[in-house]
Amino acid sequence: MKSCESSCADSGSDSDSKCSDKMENTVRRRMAANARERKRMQGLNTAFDRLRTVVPQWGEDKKLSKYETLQMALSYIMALNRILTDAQRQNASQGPWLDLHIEHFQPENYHSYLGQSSPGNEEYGHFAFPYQCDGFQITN
DNA sequence: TAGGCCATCTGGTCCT
DNA sequence: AGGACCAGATGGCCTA
Repeated sequence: MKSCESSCADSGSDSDSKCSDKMENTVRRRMAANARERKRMQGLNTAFDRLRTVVPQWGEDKKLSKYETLQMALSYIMALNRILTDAQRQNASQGPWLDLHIEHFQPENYHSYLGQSSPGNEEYGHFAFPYQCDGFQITN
């Protein structure tokens, strides 16, 4: 925009219509870029909303911020990974202690795992979700 | 009213 | 050249 204005001012031989066409084109491209950026951010927000649906929430009404969503997703993945690791270790040594089915990890079911301690590991719940908040509560 | 969060605009950079 | 991505700036809205 600014460059166009200055170039138009500099080039005395340029006709006004040529300059206005140039500026018009610049404005049109800027508006198109803005629209693309809006659409891109909307896609990003849609992805955040989908992530929120599969991540533990603070409460019923409290919506996680983007930052909180990412932190919670990280903690949640680590917790699930810990569950799988413990299960594999147990299965190898003593046989299955946790019968894993994929449906257990649906959003309506995973809360029960979050409060579950692995055998002989009292601080499991704290380890699983290092990203804590006063408002956070595990729903049953 | 201050602070947090968010949407939008904008210019720069990289890639195709 | 044009699109995608990114980060900074800005202003609006909401809450403690």
